[in-house]
Amino acid sequence: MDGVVAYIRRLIERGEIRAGHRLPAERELARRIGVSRPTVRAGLQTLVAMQILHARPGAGTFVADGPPRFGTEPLSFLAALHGFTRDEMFEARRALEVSVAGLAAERARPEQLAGLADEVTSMFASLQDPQTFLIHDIRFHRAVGAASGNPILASLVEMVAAMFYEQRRKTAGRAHDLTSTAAAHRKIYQAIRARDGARAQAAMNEHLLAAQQEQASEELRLVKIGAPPLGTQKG
Amino acid sequence: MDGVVAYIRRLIERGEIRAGHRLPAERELARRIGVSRPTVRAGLQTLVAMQILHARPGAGTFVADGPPRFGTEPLSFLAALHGFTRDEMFEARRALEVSVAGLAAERARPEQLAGLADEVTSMFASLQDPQTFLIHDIRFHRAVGAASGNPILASLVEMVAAMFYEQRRKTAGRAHDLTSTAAAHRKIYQAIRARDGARAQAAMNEHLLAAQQEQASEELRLVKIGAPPLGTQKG
DNA sequence: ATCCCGAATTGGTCTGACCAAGAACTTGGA
DNA sequence: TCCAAGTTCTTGGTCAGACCAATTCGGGAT
Repeated sequence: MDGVVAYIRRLIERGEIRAGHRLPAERELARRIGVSRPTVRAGLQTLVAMQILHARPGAGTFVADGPPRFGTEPLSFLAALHGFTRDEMFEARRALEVSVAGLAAERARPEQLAGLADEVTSMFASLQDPQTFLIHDIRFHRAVGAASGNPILASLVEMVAAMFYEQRRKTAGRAHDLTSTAAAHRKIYQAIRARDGARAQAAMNEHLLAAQQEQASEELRLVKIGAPPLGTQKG
Repeated sequence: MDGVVAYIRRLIERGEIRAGHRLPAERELARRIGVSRPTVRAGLQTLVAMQILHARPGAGTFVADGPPRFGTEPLSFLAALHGFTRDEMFEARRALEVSVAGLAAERARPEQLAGLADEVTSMFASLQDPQTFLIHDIRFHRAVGAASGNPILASLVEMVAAMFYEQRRKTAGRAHDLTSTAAAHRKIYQAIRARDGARAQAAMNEHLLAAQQEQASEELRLVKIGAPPLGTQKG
């Protein structure tokens, strides 16, 4: 089965298969590699789990295209397993995204700036809808990651953001003060647009600290009215 | 198949299965969930690919124990796919590990400090053996990640370090100046031991910058003598 | 009590088959 | 001639049953 993964990897490394391309059918791969189809499927499955490949029934199996991104599930599974704390999540985000914001300020291309602006606008437009707001919130952070110009960092941000989103989606109730959150994002955007790395870093740091504190008080309030916090405490 | 993943996830989230535990046999799971064994295997395979589970033939399938860690392959696969640059790798490491070093300085426990010291010692002891040196180099950085006390950051460092190791292992020839590299690590260790977060960050930053520059010149030399650089250039 | 061997359990692989979703080709009508 | 609808083929997803190799564990011999 490892042979299957190695075979696919060779195809990719040799450039015979590039991003977006379709790879041979499972039956064909089985014939070429000299193993059975279940074994081929096992190998492909691990690659699909990593989101290196994605399979479409009836169409074929394709190499992931677009910006590089990992599977988002691994982190959220680890979160379920080890019970990542809310504070740990924010700390990780700060460690990562503050630097990323600085890089984004240096390198963001015009269309990426426009994308950031769009997300900020959408946030202001969905102040009354916490779920929609959350989606644009996450997308803004992913966009900052992409604007950093570093695909590795973009992938890491993507990963952490996805985990965060999954955790948050359950508890994002009628949050208050979405206005100030939106304003914080605009501040980050403006700093990036102004090519001011230091200010972008500071704004990102402040935003994440504020969000952390806000969620802490929100959780406290939920506890007061009897609702148990959802899976963010240490096991 | 997604149902299988969801089922396992519920087991974990409910605490019925904890880290290190063995989960029911595939045939038993198939019976409980109401699908066939191949389907169960497909689900487990995705979890194994994420290194959430690991299977031992004849023994059973177990939930990963020890410190949380992701699959290391995804990143290296992405590296093969998108051709991450050496500079991008170092930039990502700087963004991540500088902050991590600062946290480690604040929180490293005594046994973690001892572990760091051991790795530094091993590095000095293997100045004549680049491959062994590299192993301890990576282990030092992973140890710093663990010492940060944040499992998420530790996992991210683990991931990036693994990718870096895989890339480096192929080209780590008769590197020069391993002495100064070892010294740089000792400097980081000493700063962490002294609980000086700012100094730890600075030392880590300097080390990564120096290593980046050294590898750049090393690659240049390899090109001069006719050896092509190995898979670190943009595709 | 200790050691060794065999039976039972378990993950890994194989064969062969069927189903549903796309894709591609054919065919009919305009 | 051109387009649209329907059929056929390909492809991934699932299922069934079987065998193998590694591991575990219990029973029997020493």
